[in-house]
Amino acid sequence: MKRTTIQDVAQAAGVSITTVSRVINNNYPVKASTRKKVEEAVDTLKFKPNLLARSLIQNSTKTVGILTPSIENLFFSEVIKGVDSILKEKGYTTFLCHTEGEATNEVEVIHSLVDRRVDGMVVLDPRKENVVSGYFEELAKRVPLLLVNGYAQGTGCSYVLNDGEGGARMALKYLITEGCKRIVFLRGKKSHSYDIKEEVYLEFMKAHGMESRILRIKDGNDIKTVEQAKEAVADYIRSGEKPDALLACNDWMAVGALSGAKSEGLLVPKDMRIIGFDNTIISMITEPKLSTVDQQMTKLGQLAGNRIYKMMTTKDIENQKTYLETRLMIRES
Amino acid sequence: MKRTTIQDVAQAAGVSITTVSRVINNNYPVKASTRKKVEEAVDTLKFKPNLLARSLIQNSTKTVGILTPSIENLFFSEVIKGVDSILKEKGYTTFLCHTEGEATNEVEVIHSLVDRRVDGMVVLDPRKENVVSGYFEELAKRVPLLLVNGYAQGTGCSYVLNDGEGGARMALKYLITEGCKRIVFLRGKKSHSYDIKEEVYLEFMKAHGMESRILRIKDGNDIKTVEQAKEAVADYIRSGEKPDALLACNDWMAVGALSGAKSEGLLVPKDMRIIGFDNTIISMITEPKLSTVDQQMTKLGQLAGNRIYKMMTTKDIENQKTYLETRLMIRES
DNA sequence: ATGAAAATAGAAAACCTTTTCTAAAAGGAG
DNA sequence: CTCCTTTTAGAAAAGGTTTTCTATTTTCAT
Repeated sequence: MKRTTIQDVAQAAGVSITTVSRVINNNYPVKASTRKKVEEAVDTLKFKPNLLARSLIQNSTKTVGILTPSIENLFFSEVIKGVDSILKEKGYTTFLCHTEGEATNEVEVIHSLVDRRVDGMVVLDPRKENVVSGYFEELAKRVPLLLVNGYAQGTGCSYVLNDGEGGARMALKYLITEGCKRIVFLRGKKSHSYDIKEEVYLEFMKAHGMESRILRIKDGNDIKTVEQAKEAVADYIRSGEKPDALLACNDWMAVGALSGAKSEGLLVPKDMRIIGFDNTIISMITEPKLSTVDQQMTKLGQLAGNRIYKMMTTKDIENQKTYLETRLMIRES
Repeated sequence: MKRTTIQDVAQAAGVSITTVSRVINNNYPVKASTRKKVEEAVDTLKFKPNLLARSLIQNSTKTVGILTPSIENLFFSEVIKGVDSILKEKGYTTFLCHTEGEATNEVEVIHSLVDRRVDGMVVLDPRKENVVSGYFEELAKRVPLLLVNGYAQGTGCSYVLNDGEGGARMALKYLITEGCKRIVFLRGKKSHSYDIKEEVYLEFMKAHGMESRILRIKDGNDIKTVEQAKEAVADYIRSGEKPDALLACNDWMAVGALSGAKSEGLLVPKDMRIIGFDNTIISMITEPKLSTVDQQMTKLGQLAGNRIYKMMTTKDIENQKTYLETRLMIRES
């Protein structure tokens, strides 16, 4: 059971394969009568050109690889949809690959994509190891590569980034104007975005003459995060502390914090205010609904899509760094 | 800036390209000394074979396409991770594509994958239109294709399915033994799985001489679902009804139902019990935690991965249908 | 040392397209 | 009707591998 090739079509239409190719790609004048013959043959034989062969000779696959540490994270899925919508519009097919957050998986997947000759790659939340080792910087010389968030900032690569710094500052400023005095910061272990926010937090608290207190939990983006955040916050309150506000590095943590505060008898937002980060759906299904910093994931994705497109089409690999502003969403917490 | 080819390696090592190919693929005896020369050349030139060329001649890309209606649905992401882990283990690369739940996108994406000569495809929750039109059945004759859940049952294709029927029956039986008398069924508009569960529900209620009541909301897998479910349930209670139990078709709906019951002053589980479907993380972050029917998504995915692998390797396209049992998870609702 | 068998290497075909270059046909002006 | 220009079509090369088939070298028994 062999597939039908351009050869078969040429034979059926009684023309050369060159002519068939021209009809298919519509890139060269062909007499109307012959064009018709060819089109009929294509139809009856249901011919679909082999994109492998085409890509081989054109040296372009019209595909883009998108890497994400996790597909079950609502933050990433929004970004991905943004990238995807732009690239689809431009005639590219995207392939989504997930790395489970492992640096080794990341390079493995990238190799696989490079071997398959994708025209470009977008890496969400690149792993620190691969940034500091210079891996990305080296890679970016050979293939259009765009980093999004994460440790992107450290490299010589092009990247698109949320302004987490501004977001954190906004949230803290808001809490102050609401009269909060004892603001706790809740973060995961290792992520560039956490580091940045912590920096802002420390600086801010110092500037306002307030004592800073950081709670640190293991990384993750699921129920474990929620549980650990709950535990950490409950422990903290149980130890006799009386926080009146908490800034969490993402919405999952904020959910856990909410739960922990409740379990210790604190009312949110009356006794304690909570602000999360990301503005994922999660922040809308709790009670009270969570206030959070909107990171405009869709827009971030679209930005990334347009940027990688430009990099692929105009062989302009010039590093370009773009920031996307964040917005504070005040809900009920 | 040309890429290095097998030709370059052959030249550098002073051997033929045939020999280089043999060293790379390790599929033919090569003298130890020549092998070493070649390996050195490969290393210094950082040669990576062009998989397009290889695939073209071997007529196999070692890739599998996975289609999903949505990447932001925790149900699907679990299944996908299951498929992925199995196929990666077998040496395949998977490409994830999402269709936004549109039947037209589904065929478009499939065409793109077929043109790129994937070795197989796994379609999660196939669209009804493409099932009834016979599209999948036709497609399955030309390429290994496995359907998962959704309207799979209607086709002559191979599929893997959750036993939603059994799950619904289990949940209802449990509610009865708990003494519930007025059980409401909450579903979305169009999904085969909803239809099946409804059937079980109606039959079950009739068999127990109880009155059945179905609440129907718009489809979706996000905050909208939650809001609409909340609205629907609140309206229902406000209309004077006094349900003492509710079975929801997924966890999102259950979350909404919980919220709706609360807003009308009903206590869960004291006044009203709620059971959801899927056992996604969502069911664990509400208060009280949601009881739900575990659909074993990871296992379902692994099953699918193994199945498509077998279809690809042993050209056995024989239709095979597999069901995966569900389990009732009793938590706090 | 000889011959046959086994081990190793290479030349060329094949995979399916696109593209370049050349050739043939058609059209138009004198 | 001839010659030149324009339009249309085809032959062959190219893209980077794998694989088949043939040729050479090595090994070993005699």
